[in-house]
Amino acid sequence: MPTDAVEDYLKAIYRIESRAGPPVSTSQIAEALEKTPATVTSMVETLSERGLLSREKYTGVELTPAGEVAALEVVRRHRLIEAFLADQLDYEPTEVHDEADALEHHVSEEFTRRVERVLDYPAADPHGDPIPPADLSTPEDAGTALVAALDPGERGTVVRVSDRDPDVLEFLVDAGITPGRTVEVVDVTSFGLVTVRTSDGSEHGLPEAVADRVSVRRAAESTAATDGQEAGDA
Amino acid sequence: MPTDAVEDYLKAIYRIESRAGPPVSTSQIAEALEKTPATVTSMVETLSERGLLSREKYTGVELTPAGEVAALEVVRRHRLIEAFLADQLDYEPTEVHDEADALEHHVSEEFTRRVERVLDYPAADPHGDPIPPADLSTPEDAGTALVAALDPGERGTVVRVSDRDPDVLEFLVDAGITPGRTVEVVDVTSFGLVTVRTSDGSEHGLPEAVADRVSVRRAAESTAATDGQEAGDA
DNA sequence: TACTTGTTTTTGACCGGTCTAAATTAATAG
DNA sequence: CTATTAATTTAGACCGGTCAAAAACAAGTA
Repeated sequence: MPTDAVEDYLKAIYRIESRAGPPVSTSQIAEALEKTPATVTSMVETLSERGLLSREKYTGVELTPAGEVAALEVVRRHRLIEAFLADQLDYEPTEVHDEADALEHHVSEEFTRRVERVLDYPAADPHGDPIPPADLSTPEDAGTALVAALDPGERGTVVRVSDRDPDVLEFLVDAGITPGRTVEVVDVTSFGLVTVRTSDGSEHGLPEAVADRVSVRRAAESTAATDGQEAGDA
Repeated sequence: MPTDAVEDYLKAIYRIESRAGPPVSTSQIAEALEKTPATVTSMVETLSERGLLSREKYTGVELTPAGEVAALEVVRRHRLIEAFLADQLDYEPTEVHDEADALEHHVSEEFTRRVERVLDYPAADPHGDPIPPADLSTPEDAGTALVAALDPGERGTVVRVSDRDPDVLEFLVDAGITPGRTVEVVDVTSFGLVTVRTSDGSEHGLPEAVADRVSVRRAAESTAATDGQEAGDA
């Protein structure tokens, strides 16, 4: 049985892989998990001995199929718990993440199935991230980072918003940048300021680090800004 | 922050204390937790250094006020989670224990309060054990072990039933020995067989070890066997 | 090519929790 | 009062996860 730490590493590597692709470097993992590089090296070593990662020294790691399955199980539990907390216990979407992080390692398969059932098999968590079904089939459409997906003047639909930093999340929610909403990139400066216009016409300046946490799907050419609910509302 | 292990020890000691009273011996703890006596000695050592236990070597330990508070917090979380699982996720009372054991160490105070709220401040978990309120006030009426409380011919109301061993629990449920029901002790043999009559008139032979897991409140003198729901139904 | 810089790995240490085996203590029977 | 027995504690070890410091490496630059 994987320990909490093992699951945390797997989840982090999965996340990084699905944004930036393999290989995933020691320092990326270290930063995501707030561990020292030395620690990560040693953990990554044991993970690859267990067949969860393939590793090339000084280069980085990549999840093996077995590792990806294990990671997806954690992701599934995490998101299901988030949806559950929001739905059954009236948590705000912004409060849900930390609780889920703690619980995700300790709920049984039975629990997971029951939660899924009372929630009637939700497709996404409160941040718009898709919930893998029990067979872990869908490889999930994570969208693309805002700046990469959209040139200035283009519009897109917000697919998800990172829930890592509660302050960032709250800021984005306040700005109306939430799953399902449409945003237009107005301008991208060389010094890392991204200006976006939301569907109500207001403009917001986002530091690059924040913009990177917003994933979008590019809208078809010159579509008028609609405010559809497409993802989200689990 | 107490670790999972620390909370487990505290909970076990609390349990033993409230049935058999202090001092609680190394071997009692070892048995309850399925650890070796050596392990228990070392843990008990660090717990008493932290002021959670008072300890006298070769004699046993007793919870300090601080230790009791910590133990009660765990007990509260455990029982609330049990009630929640049964109520919101349709778990059977017999299935609830293990899941709660895993979760009790990882739910936040916030979570606990919310659960309590949606359940409308339940008084007892599905086994009839009282749920300490947030201020941890009520010292809980645990009832008395069946054989100690009742001489042959006497009746009492089942207050609670240990949920430690699922098989035992299931047996008791099948026999109709559940919180709120009335039982009469028919006979106690010298070789550890306890015969009880339940409210429907049927008799059941219980090994002493099983009978010890049933706590009762003695009925007033020669009261007719009623089948009241008094505790339980969280 | 050789140096410098930043990243990664190695080394050696530590802590919490656990165990086995050996030593100690308490309780009891003779 | 002593010897036996059962429980407890000590001693020493190990594992998982972590870190700081030092060594090794990769990649770019002079």
